[in-house]
Amino acid sequence: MTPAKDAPPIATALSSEDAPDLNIIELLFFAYRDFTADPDLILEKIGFGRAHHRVLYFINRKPGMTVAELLDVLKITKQSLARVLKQLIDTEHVVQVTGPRDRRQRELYPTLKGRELALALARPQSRRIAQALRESGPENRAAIENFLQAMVNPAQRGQVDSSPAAG
Amino acid sequence: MTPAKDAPPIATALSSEDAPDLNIIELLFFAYRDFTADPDLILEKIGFGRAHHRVLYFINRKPGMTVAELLDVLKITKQSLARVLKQLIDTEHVVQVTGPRDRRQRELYPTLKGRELALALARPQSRRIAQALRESGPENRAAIENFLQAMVNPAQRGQVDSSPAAG
DNA sequence: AAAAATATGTCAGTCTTGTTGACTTATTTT
DNA sequence: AAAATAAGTCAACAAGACTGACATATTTTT
Repeated sequence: MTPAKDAPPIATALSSEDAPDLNIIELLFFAYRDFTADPDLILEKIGFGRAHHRVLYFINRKPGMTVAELLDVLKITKQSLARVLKQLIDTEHVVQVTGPRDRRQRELYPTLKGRELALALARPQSRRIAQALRESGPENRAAIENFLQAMVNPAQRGQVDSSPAAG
Repeated sequence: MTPAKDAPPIATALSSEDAPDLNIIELLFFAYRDFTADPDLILEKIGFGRAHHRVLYFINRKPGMTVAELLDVLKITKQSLARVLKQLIDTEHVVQVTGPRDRRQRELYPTLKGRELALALARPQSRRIAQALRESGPENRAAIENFLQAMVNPAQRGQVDSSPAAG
């Protein structure tokens, strides 16, 4: 019996002719990687991770969110959220307030400390975006926003705040 | 001694007035989440994760890459790569070829199976991008590519294939 | 009033994907 | 012959996701 041959290697590069918009696929990967690397540096120093960032971000964006609303936006499980939320509460970045109408609910609010951290994390991202808009032509802002908006699943577009800057 | 008061909650929402381009920060988060969710569904069925996707993608994009080059692009450690690469080789999605000039090197190539998986993973992403371009105006393609390119750290821009589609 | 549903919290265990440090082997360069 | 390089491997660890099960307080339904 002859030994099975290995499958032969393919030497031709995958290109946009094989899959349309391959360059945009690739750009999204690199752009997002570098975009998240900035706040990661700050988070690392205080023992937090990207998960803390996301939770803190949305609590700042919509103060008074309940736990259930937050789970829906983040699309993670209660147990995954619990750990990071507990840490954010223990470190006094976030406080819980019993729901005024429904006392089962816990409304989540940032403290001043939590607000300041959220701003510090947003700063390098804002800078990167502003710089990229300058380089690529500020007149394209609306086009870029529309494109990104259209990349989001229609069902979730309502969750995104798409008001124009300083509206 | 009076008990320490909890830090008071902040009820005002963080907005683009506090940090410029907050809506773009948010759009990037949602857009990238949904963009990666499509291939994740396919990967899950065959027991692979996002890490396999990235490795397979770059090996298809630049067949003949060495392990060192791949590590440089992905910015992960050799040990992190080893596990997923081994699985891709064991499942015959990728083959290694001893470097022709330097026999210490291992050139990485996709097999037909690996090429087909890479294409299957790219397909829903291509579809989403094409749809988003249609919705937001195909004339803005160049502007969007330029913006994403400008979001990448200058040092890494050379790694990105930015040739226009089907160039 | 009792039962069911809901919102949240928690315990215990698992998986993927990343990490570090140390070491081996083969090969090339000095 | 010695040093440097490319790759592979072992062991241990951590973050951040997961599942399933269950507890508690509260509200809604019957």
